[in-house]
Amino acid sequence: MSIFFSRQCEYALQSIIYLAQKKQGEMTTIKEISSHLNIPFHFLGKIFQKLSHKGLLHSMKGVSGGFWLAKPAEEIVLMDIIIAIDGSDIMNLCVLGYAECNGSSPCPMHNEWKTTKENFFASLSKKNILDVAKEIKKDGYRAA
Amino acid sequence: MSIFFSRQCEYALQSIIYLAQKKQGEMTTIKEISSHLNIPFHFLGKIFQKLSHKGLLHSMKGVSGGFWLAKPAEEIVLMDIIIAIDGSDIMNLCVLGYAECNGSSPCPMHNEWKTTKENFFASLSKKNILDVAKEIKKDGYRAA
DNA sequence: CGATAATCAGACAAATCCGTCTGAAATCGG
DNA sequence: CCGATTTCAGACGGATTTGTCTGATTATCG
Repeated sequence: MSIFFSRQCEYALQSIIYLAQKKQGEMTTIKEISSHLNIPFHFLGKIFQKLSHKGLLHSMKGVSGGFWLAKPAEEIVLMDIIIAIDGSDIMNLCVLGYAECNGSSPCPMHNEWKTTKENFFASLSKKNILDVAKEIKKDGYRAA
Repeated sequence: MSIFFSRQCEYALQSIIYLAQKKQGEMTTIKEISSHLNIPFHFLGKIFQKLSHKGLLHSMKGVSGGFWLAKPAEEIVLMDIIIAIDGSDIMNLCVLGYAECNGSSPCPMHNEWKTTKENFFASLSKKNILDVAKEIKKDGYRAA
């Protein structure tokens, strides 16, 4: 597991990156994704429900149903997925766990952590999943 | 809760920083720390046991017993505490959760994440708790 | 020695997160 | 229409982490 994100969030990221490797609008089933990425079937179902409710995915029931990206892949950035699943609180938590830590009353690690995390979140907000999918395909990295 | 560290680890960090504000070798009870920092009494007991076993704290039983730092505060860095409680695995986990991500087979966020975490862990390894304690005292930040 | 107050340690309870199971609803092909 | 396959949704089980309780052990002080 990552340090940073919940397991749900990791699964969501990997799955949406998987979808981004498909042709735009192509439908894919949970079954295919869960078996390719080794994600528990029903757990992924719940995650995709949440992503649908948040407007990142569309779905269709039935024998030839499945999920597809609600927007062109180049318009979805990694940060969108993270916020949809884990929420945006993760950007404002004190790294030492002090409840009263904030900009006006910073803990001793506040400023180091602030620049560190802002840089990282910025890069997550710049990375769209089309580019990510291309990198993965190019490197043969866990390719579909 | 922090993104990064377990609750145990946060409590350990806060408590040891608290101890570092005392005179060197001064003994302090769990009771005092747990009430000042709002940490569950017995939970802190277990955390301090672990820190004792790892050699960061010394302890004495009995009516005037308590805990004190095993080394001068300037020789203990935040990273020591983190590794004692959460272990050193946290430095090598893929941020997107890919099992096969590593230096020779990097995921699309691998390099960004690498610099992010290395910078941050480096600053945690530089910060000794005497300096941290001084900053806290100076700013009146959750002072004892 | 006896009362008190502290750590030590193991069992246990609660909460959270992860994962499973079951059935309903919808869609398609025959 | 019927059967197959898929999403949808809620209940449930399990694992891990967090937190509680109880009693044993040890040291101090009168």
